Amino acid sequence: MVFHFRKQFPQLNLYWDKYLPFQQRLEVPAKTVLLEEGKVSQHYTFIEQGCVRAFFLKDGDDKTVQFFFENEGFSSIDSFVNEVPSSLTIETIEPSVLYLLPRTYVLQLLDELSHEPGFMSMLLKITASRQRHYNDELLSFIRDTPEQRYQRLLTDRPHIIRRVPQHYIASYLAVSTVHLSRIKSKLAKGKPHF
Amino acid sequence: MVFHFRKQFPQLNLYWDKYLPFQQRLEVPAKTVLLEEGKVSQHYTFIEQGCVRAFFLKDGDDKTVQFFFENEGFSSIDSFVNEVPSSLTIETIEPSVLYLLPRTYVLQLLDELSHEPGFMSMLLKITASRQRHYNDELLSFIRDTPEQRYQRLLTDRPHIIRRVPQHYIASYLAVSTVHLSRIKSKLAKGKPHF
DNA sequence: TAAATTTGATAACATATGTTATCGTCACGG
DNA sequence: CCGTGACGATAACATATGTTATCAAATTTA
Repeated sequence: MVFHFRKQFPQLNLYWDKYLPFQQRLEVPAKTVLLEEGKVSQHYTFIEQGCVRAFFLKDGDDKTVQFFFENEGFSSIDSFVNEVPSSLTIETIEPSVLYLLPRTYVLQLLDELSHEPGFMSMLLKITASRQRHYNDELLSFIRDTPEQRYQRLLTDRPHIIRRVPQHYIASYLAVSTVHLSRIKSKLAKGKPHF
Repeated sequence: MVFHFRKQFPQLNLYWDKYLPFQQRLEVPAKTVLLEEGKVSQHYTFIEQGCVRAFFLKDGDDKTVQFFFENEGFSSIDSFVNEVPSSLTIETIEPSVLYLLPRTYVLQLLDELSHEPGFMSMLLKITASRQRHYNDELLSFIRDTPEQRYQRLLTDRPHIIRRVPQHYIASYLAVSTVHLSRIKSKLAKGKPHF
């Protein structure tokens, strides 16, 4: 889902830069829907400033699956390669500055890159590591209690907790906001902070 | 995780058959450990007869992640490509007949195949679809109650329920055996079967 | 075949988590 | 400056799920 071209493959920057002119700059307020569940993603989106989440609806309330921040990009390779509709809605959390690269250019870029020696094996490694990531998320859901997942978030990715409103965190941990409050107050008791 | 060479790519059978002589036939009783958590997988394993499960330990009891049956093969591409230790234990459920193809030959086979035109894109498609599968499993865990997951298993893959002892099903659904019993008896009330 | 083990159901109680309601704080636009 | 809404804490109660114990049936093993 996340796809860090620049970070993971700086040697591809030349190619990437060639497509910069085709990117569309977009400034949007918080709670702007960037991609709706059921529609096919039409852009690769890069976040220059702000913060975004992916979620789906279950009965009335939503379940957050992933957060994205500055200098991260997103799009579903699946959706691009196979033009399948997205199962997730993507929405800004904060006012954000985005750069959109239309689908056509992404495909063109991928095509160019495929002639680059070793690109395919890199792509395989990327997909393998993404897979490992999703695998870990799944295992964490099976293995850990909500409290443990919250603690992991706290130690591994504290910036998320600092920055994202708590009800989105609850939605991400798949617990109610009330229960997340309970978890926090329980942890606070154990470790007074002064 | 699962990798259906033959099923998904019959045009590759020629290559595959070339390696048949290097396979080792293995007949094992139930509850035989085929791969231990923390060790690197040394074979691609094909199941001719029997049934196998992958699981990991959490505190005392185990969580089943996946079942495998006749004419299915398994191994972690990750583990093969990157030689990372497996996070899962793999164990037979029934007495089984297996064919093992050692790691070396698998790598050799992959190398040969990589010269086959279009193989890489096929591999990408495979990994994409595996990813979708794991994604769906994760979403199902977030979205559905244990009861709903059981019903889905019942309608989508009834052979698993028919064949696998119930405590493994409970372990797969990540509920206690007691609760699975409750679910079953509740469903039985709603729909008497005669 | 008899004993031992595995499998599954059920009851009773304990714990985890959800739901609803209430309250307080804070930010922001009139 | 005030109202309004977003955000978060907490209490009270409801429901879901786990744990332990017990029993019965089926299956394996000696």
